[in-house]
Amino acid sequence: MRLHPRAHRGIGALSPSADPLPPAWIVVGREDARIVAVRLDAHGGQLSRTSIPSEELASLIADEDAGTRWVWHDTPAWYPQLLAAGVRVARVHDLRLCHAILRDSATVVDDGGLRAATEWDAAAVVEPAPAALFELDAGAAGPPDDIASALAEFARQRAALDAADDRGRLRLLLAAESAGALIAVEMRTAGLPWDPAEHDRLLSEFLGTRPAAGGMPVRMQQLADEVRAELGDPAASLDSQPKLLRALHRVGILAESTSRWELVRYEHPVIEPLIQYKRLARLYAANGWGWLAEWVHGGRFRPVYVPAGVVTGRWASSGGGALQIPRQLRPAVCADPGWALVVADVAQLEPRVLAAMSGDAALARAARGQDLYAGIVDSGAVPTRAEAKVAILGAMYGATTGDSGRLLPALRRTYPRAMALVDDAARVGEQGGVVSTWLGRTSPTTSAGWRDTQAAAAEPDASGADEARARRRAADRGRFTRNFVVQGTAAEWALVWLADLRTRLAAMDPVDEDRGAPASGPVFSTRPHLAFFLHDEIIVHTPLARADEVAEAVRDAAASAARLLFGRFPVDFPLDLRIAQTAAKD
DNA sequence: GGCCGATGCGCG
DNA sequence: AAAGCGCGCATCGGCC
Repeated sequence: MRLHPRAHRGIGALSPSADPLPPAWIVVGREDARIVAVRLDAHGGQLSRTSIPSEELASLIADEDAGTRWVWHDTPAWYPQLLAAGVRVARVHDLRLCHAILRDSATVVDDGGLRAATEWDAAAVVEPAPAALFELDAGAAGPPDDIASALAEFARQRAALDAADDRGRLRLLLAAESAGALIAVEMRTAGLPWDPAEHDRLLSEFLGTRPAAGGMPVRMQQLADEVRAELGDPAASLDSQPKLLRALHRVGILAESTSRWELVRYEHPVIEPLIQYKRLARLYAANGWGWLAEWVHGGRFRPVYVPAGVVTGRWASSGGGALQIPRQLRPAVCADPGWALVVADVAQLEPRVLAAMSGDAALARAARGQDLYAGIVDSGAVPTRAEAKVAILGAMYGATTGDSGRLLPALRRTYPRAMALVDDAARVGEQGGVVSTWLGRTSPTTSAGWRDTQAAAAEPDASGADEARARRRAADRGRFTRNFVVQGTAAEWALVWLADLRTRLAAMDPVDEDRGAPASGPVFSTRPHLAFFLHDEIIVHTPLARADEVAEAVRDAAASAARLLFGRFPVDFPLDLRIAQTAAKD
């Protein structure tokens, strides 16, 4: 694949201060059995129109300037085939994802008909699972893929953007969101390098030897026997919550649920082995040998990432529990021979984002350096690091009681601007309003049920129960909007970090074929590539020879993200970064 | 035999 | 009702 020298400009080209429009847009869509590509000028005027057979799209894109932004209806519907053909796409505008942002954004004052174009509210196209290939409804439909619909929707989106209060921020968000759509497909294609032998070894270590035929692993079986002995019931069911609860009651443990946090409060010899058993049973069921056989093939774990799958803009995943891999299994994430992993996460991303977006200089000062919580202790707001942590989490989540609630007044005195930002967001939510992130992603409006509840409580004949219920639901919504602005802005920071890094990685020199990692596919087998992303953490799989350069790029990208979002506001986003063979924390 | 809500727990 | 946000998945048990 050839890389254009201008590729390194990446999303920086869409930063508010840089040139406002990319050099060219090409909208692609289907027409009959062919693909039509329409080249637009900076004002949306049509410069040319090309009709090609489907199989020629890859070469059309490969031959085009890397600065071109491709506009298409839905990235998962187009991109996997291109990557399989060896073609990387530098920049896109994903109409489906951008539609959702613009549709909901409170900063868009005149939507130009965009909100009425409901066919664009569809879920993403998903490839059918192998087992479902022969079913009639295989795969979700997705938004319209014809060229006329794409052109019309793109025109609406440009008009909506032009009428937005803060075009620079929204434009950055749309660019980053679209880059995320590419990255999600790229990470699935390249896969997360996963060593099945190490996974098997870890399972045997934790669970005990795997029995030949069915049956429970040895260590699990021993714990189960121990628990049943303590319960005095050799046939006790440990996996059915109601049955287990009754068995516990019979030996005098009058817990109301079987969850760990409640069990630990009881003194009884059954508690320890039971909790241990539950831990192992969880690992066995969620990420045991069955998971390994189903999800790891050819040394790669390939989950489906769902960009913006969470209302706040965070990513979700579908299949394989990609975002819930237990830390215990991290050592199984293992670079190919001759390759390394660059593993990086941002320490305390959300409070740092809160400091920046609220312009709270005192909190930003506490955030200088590696440990924000230590900085808070140094400021004298609270005595210990543990208290700083629960206080900050409580502020962002809306705690009202307990240790966390008790510490909030001190936090309000020391960080009034940061606290005012989250308190305001909560108040708006309680009153039924919407809130927006730093770049303009806006929270959902109230549901009909929520409004009915509030209306019922306002009636003259409302009961005390009606009022209590309305207050509770208002408070619930307040905690949601309080957290939305912080979680959502943190997701934007991470997305910009990721997008910027992607561009830097693509600009690096590839290594020779014989040092490649073929399982990563034609585009990524000879160059560093993103392999994993989890809210505030990334893993890059890289040829050993590029590892230091990648680490540098990861840091530079974080600095870029901070600058693109918050300009010169002095807040640190320190990375915990390591170059290693495995993703295990040392 | 499939659907669905509740429960519990993994991740940030 | 884990005080305090956002998810996905496995399992169970009630239901049609």
